[in-house]
Amino acid sequence: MDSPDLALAPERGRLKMADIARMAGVSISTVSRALAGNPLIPKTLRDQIVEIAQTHGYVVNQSARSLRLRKTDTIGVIIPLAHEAGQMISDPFFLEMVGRLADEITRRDYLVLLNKVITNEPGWLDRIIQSHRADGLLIIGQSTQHEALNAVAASYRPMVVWGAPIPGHRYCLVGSDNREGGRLAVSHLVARGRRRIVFLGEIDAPEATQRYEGYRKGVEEAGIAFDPALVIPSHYTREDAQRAVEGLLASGVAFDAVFAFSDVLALAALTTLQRSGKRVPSDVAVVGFDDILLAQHSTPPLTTIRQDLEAGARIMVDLLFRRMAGDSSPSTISPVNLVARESA
Amino acid sequence: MDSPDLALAPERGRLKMADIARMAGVSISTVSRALAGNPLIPKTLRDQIVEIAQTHGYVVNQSARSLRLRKTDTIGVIIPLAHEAGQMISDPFFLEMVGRLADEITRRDYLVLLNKVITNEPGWLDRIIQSHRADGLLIIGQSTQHEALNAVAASYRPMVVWGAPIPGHRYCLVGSDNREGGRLAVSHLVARGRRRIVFLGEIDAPEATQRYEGYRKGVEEAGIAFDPALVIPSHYTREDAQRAVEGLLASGVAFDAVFAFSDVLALAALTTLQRSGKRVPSDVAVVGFDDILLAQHSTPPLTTIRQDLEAGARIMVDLLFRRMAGDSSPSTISPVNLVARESA
DNA sequence: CTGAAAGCGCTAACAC
DNA sequence: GTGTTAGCGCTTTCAG
Repeated sequence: MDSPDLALAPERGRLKMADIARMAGVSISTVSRALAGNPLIPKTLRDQIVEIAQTHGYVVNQSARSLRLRKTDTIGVIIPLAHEAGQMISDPFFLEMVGRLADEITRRDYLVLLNKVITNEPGWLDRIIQSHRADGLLIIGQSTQHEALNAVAASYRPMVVWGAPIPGHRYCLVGSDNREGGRLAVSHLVARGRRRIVFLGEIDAPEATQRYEGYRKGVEEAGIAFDPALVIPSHYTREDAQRAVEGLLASGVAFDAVFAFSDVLALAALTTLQRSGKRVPSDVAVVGFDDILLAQHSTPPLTTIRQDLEAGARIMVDLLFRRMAGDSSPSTISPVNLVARESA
Repeated sequence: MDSPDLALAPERGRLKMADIARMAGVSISTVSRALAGNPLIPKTLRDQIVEIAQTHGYVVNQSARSLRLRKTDTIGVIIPLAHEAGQMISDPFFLEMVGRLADEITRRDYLVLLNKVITNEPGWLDRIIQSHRADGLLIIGQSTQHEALNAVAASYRPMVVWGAPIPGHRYCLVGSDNREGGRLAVSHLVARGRRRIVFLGEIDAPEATQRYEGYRKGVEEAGIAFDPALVIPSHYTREDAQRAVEGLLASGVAFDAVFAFSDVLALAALTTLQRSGKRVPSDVAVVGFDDILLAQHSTPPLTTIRQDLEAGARIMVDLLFRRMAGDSSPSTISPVNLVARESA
């Protein structure tokens, strides 16, 4: 069973370091060091061992390595969903964000562990952290989980959250200036002569709240009386926004513009309005938020508040790696800008 | 150091099973069994132990568990890129596919390990397999890696590839009927009176080749003489397609329709044509492939060959889990259909 | 420079 | 029912 010499690989696929050691006629430690490029091992021997490993298709078992080293070379990307488990599929925003993050992470030779989480179950974050599957965590959107994040932030450092700053947040936060975005949108609409501006969206998550606050501020700055009838709640899906806009139209409330929480909602509003005979922008102007890829392709193209996701993703990953290295890192809010297209 | 009673958790975050065992006054194995829901342990004790673990935020260390169990509860989703590492960001097709797969996988309580791979380096697939980070592999697109996949398929079972069937493929393959898709597109264009139909795209990956073959077949069926000047190579990016179409326009070759390898390329062609004064579809009709979300939002909306990605993803994950369970599983080619919108 | 040995945290025979 | 024990495959002191 233990033929000492150059035994052939056993059944392909379950090689371990000991096998390579035997083939090379050295000890396991030497193989480990050689494969790690440790200069203690003379270059010739090192190359020899690497060569043997390669020709036999041997690769270090990562579970064992992770257990020993307490590190996984993996970053967890977490998408917290409050209820609707189906959102991810349909939500281009998440997808674009994930793509960007994945690129940044793989550029650093880390892997991406994608994790769609239902936040209803308390302890979800602890469970992820304690499972030790990832060396760091990127949370896309606070959702309603500010408290949970804060609770964990004190003792768990390598975590960066995409979202909006809430007073007293103790976790590292990266995001856009949502409030200013909301204000910008309204001010643009006002400059176009609109007075009856709808806010379309949920007001639960911090990002939403702040966009709404910006909306309120913009309305106020314009000297327009705030009308609560113009605040139309809608979940984050296309379908819900459509329902909401249909309800609005049916209600008979007069309006000449819509500022939506996101492009997804804005695009849903756009088509719903058009389908019921309204012209955009002449009857109703529409402004979105995010500037997803779709925004420039709608008819008419969507005027929107642009978040630079590429930069955002880069910053998130940057800060995360700094935290993983033990540094502290500042929360960062990036400016947004209005992209004027034809819908408003 | 070893206070036997209910010692408080040590520094939060590095609890192990032994700690819980001590707190519960039982042995490690009992904790392990209790946490696994093993009915050998009486329900009362089991609940007690689970309770203790929960209040202390203890969760089983997955590296250790994986090492012992030789399973990771993780599926690797691999995006092979031949050269252009930037493709992923911009490519809505990958993103939609990843989203769909992630939903299917998380529904089964597995995690998703995202892996963008540069296929130039030989041995990339072995390296992924041997690292034992995932219990199964989903490869999105064969790219030019048919040989590599075949080489591995004999000894590594839990792998499903999205792509197009190549004679002699020994790996489990899921995909669409690319050839019929190409034929359908051309036949639609011919029915609309087009005779000078461009094929826009690369012809390296099997999917591309087969769409091209369908194109050739459609042209032939229509009794149109094949004109090689109408085959316009383009990489998989928007930018490259734009360049290619500009080149085509500059060349003076006459054409009245474009069938593009993908919607991304078709949309790039659309805007490039419009920008240079051509009207779509009256001057040039355009047909794409995939039916990504963007397709229905362009101006005019894009006529395209629809692949049902949701179904495709479900099938892939289904087959993969069957293979992981030791069953064999058949390759599956799904039908495509033409979605007639306004661009052709 | 190289090897022996300890142990990362867990699960599952195998005793009792 | 429960505990003892032997690894899973690796890295890294610590000796030589």
